[in-house]
Amino acid sequence: MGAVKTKRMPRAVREQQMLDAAVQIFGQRGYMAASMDEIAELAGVSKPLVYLYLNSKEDLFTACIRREAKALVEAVRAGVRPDVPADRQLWEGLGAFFAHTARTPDAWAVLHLQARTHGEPFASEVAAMREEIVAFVTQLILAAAREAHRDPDLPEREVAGLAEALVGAAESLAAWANATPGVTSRQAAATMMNFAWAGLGDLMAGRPWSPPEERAGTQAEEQAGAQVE
Amino acid sequence: MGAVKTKRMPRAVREQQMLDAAVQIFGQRGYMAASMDEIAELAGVSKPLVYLYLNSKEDLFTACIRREAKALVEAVRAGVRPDVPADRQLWEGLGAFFAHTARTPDAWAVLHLQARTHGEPFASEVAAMREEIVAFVTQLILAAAREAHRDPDLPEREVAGLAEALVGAAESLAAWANATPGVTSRQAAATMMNFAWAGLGDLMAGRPWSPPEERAGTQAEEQAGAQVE
Amino acid sequence: MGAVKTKRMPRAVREQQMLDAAVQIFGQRGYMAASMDEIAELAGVSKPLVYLYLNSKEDLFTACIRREAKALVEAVRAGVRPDVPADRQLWEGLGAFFAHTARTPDAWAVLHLQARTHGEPFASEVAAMREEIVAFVTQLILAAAREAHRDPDLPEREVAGLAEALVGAAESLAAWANATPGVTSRQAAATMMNFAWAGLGDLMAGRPWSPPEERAGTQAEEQAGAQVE
Amino acid sequence: MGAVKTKRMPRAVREQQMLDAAVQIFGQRGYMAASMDEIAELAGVSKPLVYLYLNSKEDLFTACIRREAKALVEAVRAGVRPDVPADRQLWEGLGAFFAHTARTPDAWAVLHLQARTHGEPFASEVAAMREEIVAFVTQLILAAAREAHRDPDLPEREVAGLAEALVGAAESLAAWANATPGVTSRQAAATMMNFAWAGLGDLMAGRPWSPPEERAGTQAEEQAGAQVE
DNA sequence: CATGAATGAGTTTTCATTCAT
DNA sequence: CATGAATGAAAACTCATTCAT
Repeated sequence: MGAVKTKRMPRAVREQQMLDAAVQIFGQRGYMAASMDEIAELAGVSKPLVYLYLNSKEDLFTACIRREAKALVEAVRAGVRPDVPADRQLWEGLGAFFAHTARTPDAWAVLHLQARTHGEPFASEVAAMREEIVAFVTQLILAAAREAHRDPDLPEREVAGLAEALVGAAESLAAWANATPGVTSRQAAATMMNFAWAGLGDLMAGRPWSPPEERAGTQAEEQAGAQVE
Repeated sequence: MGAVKTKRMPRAVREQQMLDAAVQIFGQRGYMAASMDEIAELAGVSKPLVYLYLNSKEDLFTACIRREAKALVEAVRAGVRPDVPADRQLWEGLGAFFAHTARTPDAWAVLHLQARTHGEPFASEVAAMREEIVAFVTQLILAAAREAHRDPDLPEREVAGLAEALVGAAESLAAWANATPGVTSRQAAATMMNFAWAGLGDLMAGRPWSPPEERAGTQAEEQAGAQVE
Repeated sequence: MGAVKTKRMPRAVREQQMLDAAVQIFGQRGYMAASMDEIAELAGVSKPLVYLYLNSKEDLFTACIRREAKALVEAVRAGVRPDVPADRQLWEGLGAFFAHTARTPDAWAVLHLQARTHGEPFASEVAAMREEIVAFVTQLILAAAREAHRDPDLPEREVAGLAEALVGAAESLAAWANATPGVTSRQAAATMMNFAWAGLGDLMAGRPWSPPEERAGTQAEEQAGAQVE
Repeated sequence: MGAVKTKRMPRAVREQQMLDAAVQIFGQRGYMAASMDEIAELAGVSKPLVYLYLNSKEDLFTACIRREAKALVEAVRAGVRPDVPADRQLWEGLGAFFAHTARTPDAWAVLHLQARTHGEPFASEVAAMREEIVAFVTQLILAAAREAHRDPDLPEREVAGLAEALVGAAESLAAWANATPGVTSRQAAATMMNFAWAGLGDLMAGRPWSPPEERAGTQAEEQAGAQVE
């Protein structure tokens, strides 16, 4: 693939091409195994230009992480309507999350695998994004408690742990869904809701979580959440 | 740090020292960033001896993965009594899992981060162990359904997804518990049970999962599971 | 010593410098004992540049063999006029051969000693050149038989053996001539002609082979062939 | 192969086993590629014992060269009756030479290829043997001249060159004969005599050298020398 | 801007060689 | 004598990074 070798493009565009290439290479080869040569070639530019714009391999990797972290957070944000009930927000957010990671697997590999595997400048970069998402989920849980007219007597740390677990489960399912052919992002989201919202106990008792009704046109997948009943 | 430089030890002992050092370095630096020099130095031996016993960096890494995977599975197995109800088995298994990963964080980093990030000889090595655990959890879910007198009309893939999510959540929580000072492995296990067994919905409705009573002598941590109420 | 450290030269020039250095080191130290470090230093460049241009030690050695084999064959070809009698062609070819090997002793060591001693990629490389020369000599022998109005009732294998012996003798004499001070390539060629053409028997009977008369100006060496009478 | 691991043998015997193994490995792998480990294993002894008896790789290689050089010279000597005419002595010597090199190809590889390819301690070791043989041939040539009632007005250097060429041709033919299936050592010797004694000129004129009559029992190969007629 | 030329520093790996038992 | 344990030194090869044009 690689961008067509066009001359004289504005810096911003060139930078995006480089980041595209870098994300692809980093995601597939891993940070250390990726070579600047390969990235420059895939981006269709000379190596010194990569250094001129992005300074170093570390900086380039960091730039990849930042761009993709931002894109992921925005994708999730854009998928959630803030004025619906908490469980519905969670459902929507999970759907957006699984859809985005399925759409950009290299970027997801960079964020989920590479960034966390290569120590400090990078780990905290992605940790920041993760905390943002965990905070969002934490708010959802507290909102849900409020909606249930329950005093949030859940200790803060407990809620943090729950959010952490939920996010971790989602991350894990994303990898599983990408690797298992035939699993759609909606199905993955439904599994997550059953698991996280209803809980195994309710599931055993025949009380799965049901997805809200959707507008026509998506019936095909509508079964996903109902599968369990 | 590192083993005291004692001369002339039997091969089996030296090999364990080398694996100890390798797990530590691999866990902290990552597979590619780890240098054989550093590992040898930490093990208190010369590099040629490492190669004489472990053959190559790949083989050394594989040996680390195998040893630690075996240790982890055995730790979980040893913590679970097979004749108790399913939820209790899960509770015990999670406790053993969190305790083991907290005790050997470098080994956990090797298994959870490094081995999965560096391609094929290694990924499948750890995938085998993970599948073993996922299968164990899958059995627990089916056993729980049976205990609840429910026909396991859960589709197979759905159960697999649930088990995958549960394991993923636990993995994620292990990292969080290790990174958050003051969180014990019992607390982490309790959070997991609330999350996975009761579900957020029940939790909101004031129906958390309660840990079984324990014999005296462990009261100190007894609060962990009760915290939520 | 080595090339003066001039910066920024075109690739083709640098490659020749590297091959020059490599031939010298390979010829003197041998393939295995030669180190890429030493070759790079003698060539006046850094090791990575050698790898960038020549890929590997094997490829570098092969490139040396090819270049020098081609040069040797061309030198012999250029020295032989195809329209003169067979013995004269042989005489001219031997002269050119000894002159070339005397002029480039390291290259000759590479071809004659190193390439044949280090197994397969290399041995067949130089064997190809040698077969070319053996075939040339074989044609000369058959031409000589024709000129002598003799049916070439020599069995093919016998002729092959004779050509092989002749080439072997010449190769051996090249080393001897290089090592014995004061032996010119003309003298070596004359010895070869006496030995191979006349044969020891004729020599004993006072019938040496006589070199053809040459134009004035080379009388100094004219004695070479006459020496025997 | 490798000697059976028997305990407590006299030093002289053990040394021969080591030399046997070393000749085989050096001959097949080459000096540098041969590892002391492999040699020790093939000899059926521990590595330190090799060092105790033979001191170093260099010394071991030198010992191999000396032993095999001596064996070759003795084989040739033993094959030659000193009271027969010069050409017959040459014929017998060549036969013994080709027979010995065919019988011990690894030893011949050590002497002809390896020893000459690896620089100074070794090259001169084998050069000494070679000079002995060249001197022997030189004497034969002078004797032949005497027998032909010719004053040996051959200049000394010329005779040396002839002997050198003859030995070189024989060495070359030895490799060729070993590599060409179906060529016996007698045939190789006959080719050498035609080439060296009669000369290509006589050969062309239909005057090959004829081997002396042999006693019954070897007629099978008798044709070798006659082939040319 | 763009690029071909060039390298310092480091990697894995191997091997001849030696003790301590 | 015999051997398992151990290593110093060096080799091939790679890569992020920088000038000069």
